[in-house]
Amino acid sequence: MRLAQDGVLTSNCPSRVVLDHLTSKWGVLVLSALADGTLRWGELRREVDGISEKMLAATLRTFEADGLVHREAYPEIPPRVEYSLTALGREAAEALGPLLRFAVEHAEEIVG
Amino acid sequence: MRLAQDGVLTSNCPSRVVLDHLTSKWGVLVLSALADGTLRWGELRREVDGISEKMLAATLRTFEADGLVHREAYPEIPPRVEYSLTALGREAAEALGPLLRFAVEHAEEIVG
DNA sequence: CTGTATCCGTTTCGATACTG
DNA sequence: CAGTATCGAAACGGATACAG
Repeated sequence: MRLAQDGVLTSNCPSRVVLDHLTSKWGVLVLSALADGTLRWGELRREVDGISEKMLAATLRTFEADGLVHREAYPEIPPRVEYSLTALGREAAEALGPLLRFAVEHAEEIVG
Repeated sequence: MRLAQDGVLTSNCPSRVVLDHLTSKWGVLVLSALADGTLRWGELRREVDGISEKMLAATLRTFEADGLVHREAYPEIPPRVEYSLTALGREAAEALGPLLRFAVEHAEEIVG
C-alpha cells in the first residue's frame, strides 16, 4: 500500500508537526466545520459541540499561524469576527474528507 | 464542501470515538506503518520512530479491540508476535492516505 | 523477544471569572 | 460578542524495571 512515504514515521520529519496540528483533539472538527463556509466565533463554538472557549481559541490560533485559517475582525460594537479557510486550509479539509467519512460510516461497527 | 455530514460535530456521535482513536498521537503512524504489511512487535517499535513501549502497546490494544488490527502470536521460544491490518484496518489506512500526503507535501510550507 | 507494571513529570483540558 | 486569565483535575506519555 506504501502509505508512509518519505518518512512520516521519522521523528524529526516536519510532517509530524503538521499531522499533530491537524489531528489534534479539536483540529479535525474545527476544520470540517469551517469547510462548510465562513463562521463567526460564536457560531463556531455552537457548531463544534462540546469544545471549550479555551480550546477553540487555541485551535484557531494554531491554524491561523499555520496559514490554514483566515481571521477577519470587524471594528464594530459589538465586535464581530469571522473565520474562514484559506486555500491551503481547503486543501487540508479535503484531505480530511475520507477520514471523516470512514469514521461516520463505521462508527457503529467499531464502537457498538 | 459539506464535509461534516451526519453529525461528526455532535458530541454524542459514536464517530467521535473512532476519530479519537485514529487521530491519537500514535494512531496514524502505527496504522500507516502496518499499511506496508505485517510487522513484528520489535519491527513496529523501530519503524515508528520515537514511540515508547507503553504507547505502542496501548495503541495496538485499542486498534485490536476496534477490529482494525489483527494480532497473531506464535507459541515459540523466543516468542514471536505479528501484527497486521484487518480488512477494516486497510480501509482506515486508505482513508488516512490523503491526510498523510497533505502533511508531507505541505510540511515545509506550514512549519518552515 | 514480547510484553506488563510502576513511578512520576508534563501536558491537556474544562470550568469559572473577568475584560474590552 | 469575542475573547483572555487562572486554577485544578485528569489524562497523557516516557523511563525504567521487571516477567514469561
